[in-house]
Amino acid sequence: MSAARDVVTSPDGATRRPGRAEPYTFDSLVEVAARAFLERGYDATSMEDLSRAAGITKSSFYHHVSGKEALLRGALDRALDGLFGVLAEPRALEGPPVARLRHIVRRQVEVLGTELPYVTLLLRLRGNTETERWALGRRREFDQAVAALVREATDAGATRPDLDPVVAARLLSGTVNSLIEWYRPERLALADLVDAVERQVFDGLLGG
Amino acid sequence: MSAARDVVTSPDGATRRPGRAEPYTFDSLVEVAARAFLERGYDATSMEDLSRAAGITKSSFYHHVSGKEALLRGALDRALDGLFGVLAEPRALEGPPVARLRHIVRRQVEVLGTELPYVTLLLRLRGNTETERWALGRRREFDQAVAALVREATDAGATRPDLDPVVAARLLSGTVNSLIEWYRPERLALADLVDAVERQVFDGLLGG
DNA sequence: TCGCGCCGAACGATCGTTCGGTGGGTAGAG
DNA sequence: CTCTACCCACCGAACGATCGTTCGGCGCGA
Repeated sequence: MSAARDVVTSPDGATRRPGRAEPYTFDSLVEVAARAFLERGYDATSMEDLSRAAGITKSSFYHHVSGKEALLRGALDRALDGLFGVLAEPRALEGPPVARLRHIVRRQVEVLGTELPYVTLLLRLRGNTETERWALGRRREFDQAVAALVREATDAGATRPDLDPVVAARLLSGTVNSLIEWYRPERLALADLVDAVERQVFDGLLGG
Repeated sequence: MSAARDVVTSPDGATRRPGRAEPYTFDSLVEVAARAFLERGYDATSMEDLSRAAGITKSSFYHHVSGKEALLRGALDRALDGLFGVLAEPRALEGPPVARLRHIVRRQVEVLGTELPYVTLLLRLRGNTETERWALGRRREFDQAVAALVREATDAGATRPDLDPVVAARLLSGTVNSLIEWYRPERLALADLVDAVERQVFDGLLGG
């Protein structure tokens, strides 16, 4: 549908224009798959659907991809890389807890917006296969890192005292993650969304 | 697993004790199904899984239920009845907008807690079948009613002026709905959850 | 001539659903 | 009370459809 590179550099270093059409890289097929999974759900999307969306037959599709679960794994990798990349940023590691939390929330919203189909896939997992359980484990790591930061801010007296840090962290993550249910980049600029989420999460509907 | 009534009144009015075991009513099987859908997802749950969870064979299961989609429909009905029941309550219809919104949020959290499997099913729909699209339509009605109330509160000057009512309503619904991803009644009393959600939604992490 | 991208056809497995039959409890007639 | 006809919850087996996946071959560019 998009993102068609004109030229691809082969492993041997030479540039080429293979066959008749643009080459199907693994990543480009993961993109197609994630977009289809986003609409219909992983289980309800057949390999026939995916290959048709990619513009080739089902058997041709298998020439590029080892199987359905590999596509899922590829998409989940991309989502998790984005999220954990945020945790590794300097502003997420230095400064007072609330400032670090602010930065993580803002950047997490940005990742959700830019990697929407991939993160959506991650957040809808049910843990039915080994791959799904692995991704759920990594996602839990991320949530616990945020929860630890909320607790740190609470201990420092930076948040209101009548909030349980654990519940507060769950609600925080839930608010941010719920963006995938309705946010579409063409309807609202990502920068505006980031500001809106920060305001509402930290100061509430009524304002501070 | 539970909810086994001792006696069933037949359509003819007489009370009886059928067969050998407790009777399988449609509603009790919907409960079993919703619980299984909650764990594995609708598509990933087979009729074999459901009948085994109910303690009878697949063909016996079909003696009580017309099909898989009927189970989904039954569960979605229950979720939607609970949600729209909240909108019809007197305190949701009378008083200043913010007070009505407060009441709806509190009661919506309660419905999510008591009807957890059913509401979860509703919130995970992708719209693949006619039944799913119907339920998504009704769910949109509910969300729009809440959004209209947020706009009303904004127009009355009750919320902070720098919030877009549409985005604020989405984030509000997202926060409440995200409860299904982690809330388990045995871990946290529902009354405590209701208070925590109200505080955090209206006054934010930092407090008002 | 070789290889790679692509394709049609078919594989076994599993899906939701249907069908014919069985066994035990109930109701009604004698 | 006894006999009998019936009903209904239940079951095993199989249906067609669709799933993810595999295989052998074809055609074009290098």
